[in-house]
Amino acid sequence: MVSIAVIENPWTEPSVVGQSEVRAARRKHILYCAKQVFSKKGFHNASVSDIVDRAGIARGTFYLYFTSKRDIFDSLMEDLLQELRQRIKPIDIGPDSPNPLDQLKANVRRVLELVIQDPELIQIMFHHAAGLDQRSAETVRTFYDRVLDMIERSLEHGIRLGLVRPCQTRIVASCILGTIKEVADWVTGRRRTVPPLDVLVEEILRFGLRGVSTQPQDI
Amino acid sequence: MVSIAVIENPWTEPSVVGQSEVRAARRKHILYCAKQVFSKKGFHNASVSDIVDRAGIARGTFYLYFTSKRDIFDSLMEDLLQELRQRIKPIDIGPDSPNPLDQLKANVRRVLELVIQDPELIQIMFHHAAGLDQRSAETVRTFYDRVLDMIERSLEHGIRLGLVRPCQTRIVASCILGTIKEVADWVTGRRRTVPPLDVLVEEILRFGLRGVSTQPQDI
Amino acid sequence: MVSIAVIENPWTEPSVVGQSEVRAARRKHILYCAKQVFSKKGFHNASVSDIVDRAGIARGTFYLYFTSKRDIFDSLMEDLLQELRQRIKPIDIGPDSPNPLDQLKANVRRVLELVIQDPELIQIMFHHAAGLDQRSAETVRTFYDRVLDMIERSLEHGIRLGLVRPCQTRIVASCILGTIKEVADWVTGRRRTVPPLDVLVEEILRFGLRGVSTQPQDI
Amino acid sequence: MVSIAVIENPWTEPSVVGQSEVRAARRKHILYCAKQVFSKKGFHNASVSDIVDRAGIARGTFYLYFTSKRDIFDSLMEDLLQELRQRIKPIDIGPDSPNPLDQLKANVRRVLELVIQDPELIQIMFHHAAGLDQRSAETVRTFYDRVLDMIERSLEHGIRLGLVRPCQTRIVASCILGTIKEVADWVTGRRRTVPPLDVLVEEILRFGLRGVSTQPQDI
DNA sequence: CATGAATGAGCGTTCATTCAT
DNA sequence: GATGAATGAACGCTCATTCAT
Repeated sequence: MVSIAVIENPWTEPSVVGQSEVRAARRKHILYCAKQVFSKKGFHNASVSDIVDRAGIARGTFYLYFTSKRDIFDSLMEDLLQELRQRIKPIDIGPDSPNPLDQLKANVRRVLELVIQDPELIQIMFHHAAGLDQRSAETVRTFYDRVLDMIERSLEHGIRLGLVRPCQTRIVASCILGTIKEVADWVTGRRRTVPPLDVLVEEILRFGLRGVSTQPQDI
Repeated sequence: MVSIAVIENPWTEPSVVGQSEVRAARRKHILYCAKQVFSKKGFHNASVSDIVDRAGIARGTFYLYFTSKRDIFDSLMEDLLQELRQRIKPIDIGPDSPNPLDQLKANVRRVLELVIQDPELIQIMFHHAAGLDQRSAETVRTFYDRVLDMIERSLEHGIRLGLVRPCQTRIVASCILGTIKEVADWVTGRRRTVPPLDVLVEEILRFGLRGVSTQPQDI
Repeated sequence: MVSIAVIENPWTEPSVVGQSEVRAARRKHILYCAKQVFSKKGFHNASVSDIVDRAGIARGTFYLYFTSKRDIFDSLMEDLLQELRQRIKPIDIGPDSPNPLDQLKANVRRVLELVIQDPELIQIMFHHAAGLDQRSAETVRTFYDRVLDMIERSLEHGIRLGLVRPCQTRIVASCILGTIKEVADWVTGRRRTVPPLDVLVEEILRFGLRGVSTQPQDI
Repeated sequence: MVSIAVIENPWTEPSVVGQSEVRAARRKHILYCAKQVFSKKGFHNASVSDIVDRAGIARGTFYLYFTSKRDIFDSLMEDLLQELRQRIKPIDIGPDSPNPLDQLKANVRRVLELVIQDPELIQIMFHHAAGLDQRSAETVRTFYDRVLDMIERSLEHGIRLGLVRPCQTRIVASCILGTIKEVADWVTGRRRTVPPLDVLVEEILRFGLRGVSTQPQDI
């Protein structure tokens, strides 16, 4: 945003701000605009014109920052996946670690925070990235597969500890992932006012934990 | 007019019927091929050429059966939604009705049967229809909203009967819908061998029912 | 129209009417329908479907009577030109011939009678045939050139007799042809009620004759 | 935003103006080429490829200057009608005005000058515009109707002054319009050498004036 | 670096014509 | 002869990308 301020005020500290910072700022600005365009129209119905018009740049300038329309889409997705990966931390089960349930809750909360904060990106991932082409679908699928792996390993660990009822862990992992995805989609896609974050997290966790716990009545 | 009179003569009807049967069969064949093409490439990356090449017909022939590329896509989606609507029956709670749980199970089973039977169509709905354009997205969303309404009403009823724990019914309904969608996507999207239908139904139901039940340990 | 009756009543005198008569009648019927279609839409905007739909025949049947869409258009035009040629008789100036002015008047009258009787064909010739392609344009042009030749020869004859003022005969011949064409176009193209045939003939002749006569005040 | 500010800066205006001049020139060039193509082939037989090939530009470039094939045709026609309207000035009959006959002559001369100068455009109007579709036909007809109105009013005025013989003014106006149109068509359509402009104007006027004058022998 | 006019491959669609029944 | 489903060449138009300025 500093960069955007710079762009809007060319006379502000021109010597202080380096070239590459201006460049990075402009790149961010284009990404920001592209996100809105892709979110609204999808990849195919969005044109490079839509993006450059919204960004207030020339068509050629676009290609100084991104090699193709596909490139900017991939950048957007990669940023999102990166952010999601950071927010989903493996449950640490060492003796000195925080309560695993609290860690789980924090994961769900961090994910939903991003969902609420950047709904356009979530919409793009849910509705456009999977259907773009086989490579994009593969990228998304790989991400989900890693999440599924994490969930599955947690389930297996819980089963070993007697905290989770025995089950087909891959299927149940899918169920758990599905609850979060669907709520995320519901939150970002409808125009109605959504419940507070706390409530969302609470309901999702209660539903999922009871679904897998050996002691569901305690939750 | 001589010819028309002959055509209107009843003794030509068998051949006319034969014609329309051929027509219907060819239409189905084109739909079948289009389903595979759309499933693999998505709407935008699939060309009419792809469809007619696969169907072994001329480009012009396509337009004898469908008014546009969009038309055949919509036909495919409408057929799927129609089929899904038929397979999802509202839970009947009259005194002489079958066990509600059995009805619920039958619904889930019928849906998953279709998922297994026609994975391409499911892929199209999940990955391509939602992102096609606003009209298509609206159609899909409306369908899900109706399903969500059904689930929510069932939850509310269960709460009144003391069978379902009090909860934010819309959120929990989303969770339930999400479990089924995610499992459906998982089943259709991976190349690995999927568990038998019974196991899928069993696991989904157990997870979801425990998630909402006041007596989860009994499930 | 006989043909239409025959077509609509196949049981009427089937043995009396020969095959070729039925064929000729059907051909005429198709020509009749095509005339209306071409007149309204022009050659390019009219489709073979438009013609066969209006004629109540199958698409393939059309090609049993005409080799192409272009063929039926040419037939229509040839019929019109034939008819026009018959109605435009060279002025006979033999000693026993009728008054040349009466012959001239009869020519104009016969042409305008056709114009009023078959306005669609006139519209096609004026607005569509000339612009169809170079061959069609050439056909029309050749027809007009012959008419111009006739007028020019009449003018030259009149000059020799001292009845027509000396002039550039080709240009004046164009002027005379132009008066008739424009009135014909005006008559067929507007939806207002047109003056009676007699008045049209009278005004055209008076205008043209005064334009060329050495004794214009007598006309 | 820097760039936009620069663009809005006055010192860049010269180059911007230069751009638009290049643009206008190229637009004119495409119009010029399209005129030749349409004149030779007509609207339907002319393809956008024909135009861009002749203009030496890429297919896409065409659409930077015109929204459609129809658009460029309409532009051509509108330019012609505009030019014709400017060349046909209403006869001014005020006390200090030039001789009405001279004004009339000047009108005919200006029109024929355009005819000789831009024969392709005239051919397009005569042979292609009228038959293109109902909208185009209406545009042309409206133009002619206005011309007919002008002629008719002049005739009525002449009758009141005793200079023009009483007549059916609409019919006679058509005759007059017809003389000019036919001569124009004859001049542009034949490959023979045409008479000098003066002769054309002279003959048309003499023919028409004698046709309507109360004193034809004086002309 | 920024610009935006120019490019041209590629697509959806139409419709005159054919031919098996 | 009559039918009409099938054909496929041809066309108008779009838009991601390039490159001279």
